[in-house]
Amino acid sequence: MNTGSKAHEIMIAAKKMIQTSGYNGFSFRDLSREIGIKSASIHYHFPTKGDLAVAVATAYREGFSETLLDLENGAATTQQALQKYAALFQKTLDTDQRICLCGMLASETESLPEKVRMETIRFFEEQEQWLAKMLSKGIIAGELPADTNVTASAKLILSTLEGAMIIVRNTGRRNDFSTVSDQLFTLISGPKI
Amino acid sequence: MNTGSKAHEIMIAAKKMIQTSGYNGFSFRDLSREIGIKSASIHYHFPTKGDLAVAVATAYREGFSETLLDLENGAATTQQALQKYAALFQKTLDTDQRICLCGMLASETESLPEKVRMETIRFFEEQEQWLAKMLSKGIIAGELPADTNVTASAKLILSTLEGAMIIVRNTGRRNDFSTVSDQLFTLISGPKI
DNA sequence: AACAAACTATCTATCAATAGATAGACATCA
DNA sequence: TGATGTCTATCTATTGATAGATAGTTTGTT
Repeated sequence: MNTGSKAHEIMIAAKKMIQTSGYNGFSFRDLSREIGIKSASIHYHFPTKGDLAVAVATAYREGFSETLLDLENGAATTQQALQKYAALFQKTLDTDQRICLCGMLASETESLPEKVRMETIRFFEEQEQWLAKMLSKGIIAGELPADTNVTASAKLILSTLEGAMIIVRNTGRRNDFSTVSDQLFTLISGPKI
Repeated sequence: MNTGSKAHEIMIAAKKMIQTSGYNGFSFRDLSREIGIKSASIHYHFPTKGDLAVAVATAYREGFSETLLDLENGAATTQQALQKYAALFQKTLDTDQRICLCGMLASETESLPEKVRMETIRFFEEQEQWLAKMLSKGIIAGELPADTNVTASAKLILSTLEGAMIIVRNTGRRNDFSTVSDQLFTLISGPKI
């Protein structure tokens, strides 16, 4: 898909709206006003709201995976990788008070078309897998305790970051995101020798 | 307020709907069908949707505080208290696939009337305070490391549990909630001596 | 005790606004 | 010409909310 195309422009705007107001909180008419075309034209590119959400969630998930590859390549240690990972979410928060797209959609899971939910599930799985990989590397490198429960810790990190975004956005306490993530990574890295 | 009253009945039904579908995901007409009165009658008791949400969130927050008092009195150790605390959220998940009311509302913070948001903020503050109190007790009792950052850990616990609920509900992986909370409490309690 | 007034709680009917979605017309471009 | 992408017009359905009618209950007065 050509990133200069109108469909792409629609998806960018939709991503922002979903991250800000959620699936039930945005409409095609909101989008049409933002972009400057009529809502019927949005239907041309994305026949239903669910189609749009699937496309946005898929693009988000795939884009995130690519970002994680880059991140992984640029991090010398697991701690660095985790810090950079958390920084992705922090950056989202600092951008128009957004939260993770899939976290936002997940909170509305009862309202989601099944295909959208499939995408969010997949997103979470991919995050956990990546985090587990980073943690395993950290164990092998001696950065983390040898008895670290990698699977549980990966799930813990993801839950924490998603939850922290929601709370921080609600309360406006901007420092709390890093307070929480730093504390978590300190605990995970184990006792200082 | 008489718990047998219609207003109370409305609030019980509204609580469930918000916990399941969120603020934007339920309507007065959904409620009216559930309860068996017309939506105009709900307006009689709660003039606006925001009024209803404020009342539900306030009742939830106050009820939660009372529950925490009982919980605290029945726990011999901080670990027990934390486990019981997590069990509250687990129980919510196990009930109609609900999540924490204030967590759900918080995810829709952009759509909330300000008074509702004030309630969720207050809820989170109260949770953090209670958790910090438990953690402090645990340090004094020698259950937790003396250098535990109480404030950060309290925020961490809350973020984790809220995030885990959202992810678990989305993915349907029922065991993950306790996987995450157990791992967190293990980390917080520090190294086995 | 009887009655009227006030209160409570429900209803019908309705409104304005919005939302997802559709069909066909139209203009541009390859 | 056919494909693409936008538009107008419209539809059904829903939503939060309002005004006034109605019925039952409670309170106050005689």
